[in-house]
Amino acid sequence: MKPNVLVICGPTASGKTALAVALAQRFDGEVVSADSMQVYRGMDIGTAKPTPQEMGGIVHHMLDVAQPEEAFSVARYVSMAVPIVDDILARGKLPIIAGGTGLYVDHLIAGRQFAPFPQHSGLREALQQRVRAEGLPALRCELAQVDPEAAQRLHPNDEKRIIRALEVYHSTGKTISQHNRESAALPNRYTPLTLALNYRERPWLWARIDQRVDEMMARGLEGEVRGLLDSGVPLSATSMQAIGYKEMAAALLEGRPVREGAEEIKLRSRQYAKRQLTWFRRNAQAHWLLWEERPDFSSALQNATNLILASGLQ
RNA sequence: GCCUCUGUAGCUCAGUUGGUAGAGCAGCGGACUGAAAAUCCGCGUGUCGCUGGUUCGAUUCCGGCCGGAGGCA
Repeated sequence: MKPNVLVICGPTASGKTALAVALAQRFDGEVVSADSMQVYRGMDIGTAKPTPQEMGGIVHHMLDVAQPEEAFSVARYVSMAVPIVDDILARGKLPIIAGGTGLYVDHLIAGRQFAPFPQHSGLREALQQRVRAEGLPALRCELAQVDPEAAQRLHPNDEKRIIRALEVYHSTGKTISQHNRESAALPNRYTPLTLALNYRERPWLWARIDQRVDEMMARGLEGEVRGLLDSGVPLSATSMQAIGYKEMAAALLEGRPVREGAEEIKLRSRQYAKRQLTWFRRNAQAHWLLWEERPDFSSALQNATNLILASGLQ
């Protein structure tokens, strides 16, 4: 089956933005970002959101679609991105889904449905309260009664997923296991050609990450974080869990040197990149483009172009 | 120059009354269905500074050497 969307994924600082733009220029495409933190307005430097120059005249979607104090989620991402991708296809252009949030990419491509989320019901808060009062094992025991499959699958310490599983059961009467099974059986929305970027040696990626964090500092990350804190964005907001923001906010609030914050950002970014690689590696269909220590952009662009032409995507 | 302390994993350190060693962090691997830049799980990766001696056996005890810290001169 011929692909109809291009996916460009890879760990942070692996060069997704530049490749996506170059390919969009060559193949008349539009970029649909798949990044859980670039969705927030006013978070530009620390999320490495593409600048107007970097966009090179290419239309970018799914950037700046939420306020930093808002809750965002995969489900919301998919509900917004699907109509955009469909519209790009309808106009005869190439959708280029580019980003490092593997969960977002996968759910945009797959046709899966999400179990309902009980808005403003206080259910999740109540479950969290019970974890504090009764302990997680008690809730896991309860889950084992109604959804033994999920209780078996989830690690006893996996609080978030145990809570989510109970939340789905209590609000819908259907287990999350059952829901996931039905959802996984749905056909994919799109057929992707997936390009995954990485450096051939891990230390080369680290060097690139370090360099980029230094650039963020030079461009005023401290001021950006200060601005968000001053405007009242709570530390508990999802946006403030972003790497670069939580470390810098902590350094500022604790009166520690920003230099220290920057070093923490580099460390946390390396660890994040590793988790991203774990996610992308399990995609057997991905075509990996590996940079040398000194990336040769034009040759990567040529390789990507050949893959696109060979796939029948264009 | 002398005296004392010190040298163990990438880092900070523990330990072995002599039987080739273990924590935290880092690192590596994995998971992931409405927080995902989140969250969770698994794995110790080592010429115990070097070199002689004692011993069945030395990272451990003794000597010498080398490196580091402090003190006295």
